Amino acid sequence: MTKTTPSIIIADDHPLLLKGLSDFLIEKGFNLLGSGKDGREAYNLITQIKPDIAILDIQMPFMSGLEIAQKCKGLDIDTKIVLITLHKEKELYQKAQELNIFGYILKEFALEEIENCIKTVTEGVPFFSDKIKELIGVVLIDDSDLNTLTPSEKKILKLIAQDKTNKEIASQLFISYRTVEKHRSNIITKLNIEPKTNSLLIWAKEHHNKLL
Amino acid sequence: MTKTTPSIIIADDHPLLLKGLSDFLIEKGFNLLGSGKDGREAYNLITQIKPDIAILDIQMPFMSGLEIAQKCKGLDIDTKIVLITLHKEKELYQKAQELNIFGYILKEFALEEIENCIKTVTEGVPFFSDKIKELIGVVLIDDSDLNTLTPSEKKILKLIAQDKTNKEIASQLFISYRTVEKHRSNIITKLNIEPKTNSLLIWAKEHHNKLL
DNA sequence: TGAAATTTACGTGGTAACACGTATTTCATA
DNA sequence: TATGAAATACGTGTTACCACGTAAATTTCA
Repeated sequence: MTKTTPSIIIADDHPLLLKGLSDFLIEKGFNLLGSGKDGREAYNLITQIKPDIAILDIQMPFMSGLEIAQKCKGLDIDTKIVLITLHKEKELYQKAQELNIFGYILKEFALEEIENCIKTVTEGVPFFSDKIKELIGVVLIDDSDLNTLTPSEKKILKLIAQDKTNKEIASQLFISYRTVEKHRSNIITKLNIEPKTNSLLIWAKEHHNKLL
Repeated sequence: MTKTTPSIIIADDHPLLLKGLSDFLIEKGFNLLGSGKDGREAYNLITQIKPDIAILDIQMPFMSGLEIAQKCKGLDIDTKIVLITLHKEKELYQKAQELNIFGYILKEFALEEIENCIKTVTEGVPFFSDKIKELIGVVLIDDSDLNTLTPSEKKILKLIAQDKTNKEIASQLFISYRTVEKHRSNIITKLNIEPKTNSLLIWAKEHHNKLL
């Protein structure tokens, strides 16, 4: 069932990277059928060629790797999608799981891992870089504090991250601004934030991505 | 004086990119003498081989492309340094000018321009991507407010973005915290920031990249 | 239903940030 | 050397944020 040389297409908007990846795959004897320089080209290649594997950059003009994965999910295409990215974002990892994406590799480690990834994915087994898993692990521990927060506290923390003042939050949630202050105080205690005036705002800004 | 095939070394911490660039230069018949995967390797290559041109990524482990340029400026090496980067930052452009850097290319356009750049630089003429110049122009308009700030005001703005309080800034700069408050107030006026309590901190955080 | 957690709210007091004004010193430069 | 810009510093008052405590209403769930 599994071919020894799976058909592959690739796409990346950085020509240098595209060339590097392309050359590498050809040297390694993979069956590279095409390459695109943006999301639209990538999508067309996938629908026309229907390759076994599509290796896509996440950030591309016209269509992101994630959007392509989303569109393909609706169609009856069983191309396995592998994403390459510069960014080590936890959110992307989670989204990737939902969109039946088969792999997720950091560009920094691509050369070492891409070959391994393709082999694994060809056998139908998802591949996620260990380096990414490490990062996820680290982040998860970091989130333990966050999960001690109650729903209301989280809601308020989000609003703080959106530059709202206590009074604005209060009127938005139809509660007293004193209540908001109390929540704030509790949040600070739970998160072990240093007791400086704007430390909570700073914290919220820095961890803004985890609050979505 | 100018060789027809200038000696070149390259360095980038992304193996895929390094491969792409390396393959490209070899295919085009350039005299590629070596490549490194971080700042330290790049620096050693430059001091040992003393190539005509060094093409360096800006962000690398151990030493950035800019730091390498800085070090080389002190030595009697006339290697011409060309930086490649993902980021379109105006400040880098300005710094590049100071450090007698000969070229500055965006990775997105590298393939189209790298050849042209090498030829130009070989003749001793600096090369900066037109695309970058366009961006600089755009950014400049955006920075007009920022440039109305005095040096001291900029310095303080940077420290604000680093979560410093007025008192911390004061003791760090050996001035009264009242002076810092005054600067703060002036900055807010100049930048037309809305008069809310933490608006300056928020502004500084959001424009943090332009303050480097 | 009853205990525990959560949400709601206030009192009191302290610090930081900001507005607006005034005033001195420093420094480049015309 | 004179003029203006910049940096320095203070006075005074307001608002926002934070700590710490108390306490009632509400929700959750065993």
